[in-house]
Amino acid sequence: MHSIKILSPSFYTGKDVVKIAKELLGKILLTRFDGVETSGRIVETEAYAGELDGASHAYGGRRTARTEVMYQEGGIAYVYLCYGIHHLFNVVTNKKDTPHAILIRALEPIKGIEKMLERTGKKKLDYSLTKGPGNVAKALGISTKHTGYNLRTDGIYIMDDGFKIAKKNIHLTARIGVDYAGEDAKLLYRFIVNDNPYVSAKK
DNA sequence: CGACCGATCGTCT
DNA sequence: GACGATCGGTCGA
Repeated sequence: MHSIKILSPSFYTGKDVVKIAKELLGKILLTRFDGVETSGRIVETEAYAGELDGASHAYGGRRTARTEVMYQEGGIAYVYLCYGIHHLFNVVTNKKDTPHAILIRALEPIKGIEKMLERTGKKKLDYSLTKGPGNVAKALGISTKHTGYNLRTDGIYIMDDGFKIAKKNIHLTARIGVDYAGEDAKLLYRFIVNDNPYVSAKK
């Protein structure tokens, strides 16, 4: 038996975003809104390394109303709307004024599957429920109104239940959908759990 | 205020 | 594997 612990603030601030993205594999993302809990184990992440990363919304120190939250101290949520439809949930990391973030791209569902089916309008559980970042946010009830939420106190939590993923089962790839980033699109900043059916795309 | 574009998804082949 | 839907964020005028 292992106790379940909410990740401490130091988890998000003391290391490079790429290392944290890898460490988030196997952790549990949980939301509790109106007393209803839904959760899943993280099986796919992507690191976005701020000002120096051509794929990041904060590339070149870009600072807008939308990206402002990324410049805060790590350990909070950055949620933005993509393609006008999909709410994408990111974990802000590093110190204040270092706008690093990690996109959570896929989960293996754990708790509240019925509620997730209701939110997504799906009839039955299949691998599409929490495959891909848009689906993850929808299933957990996360939307842009949750941007800035503290990941320890506000209803969205990332937790460690002691589950470990063997190093040999972690695979690195280039990030998805960032061709606009030029050379930076080739960076191996995406982490996936090998052969997990919830992972959003091959290679 | 108008135009362009996107860290995607679901459907169809 | 390919493609169209869809609409807020962003930026230029």
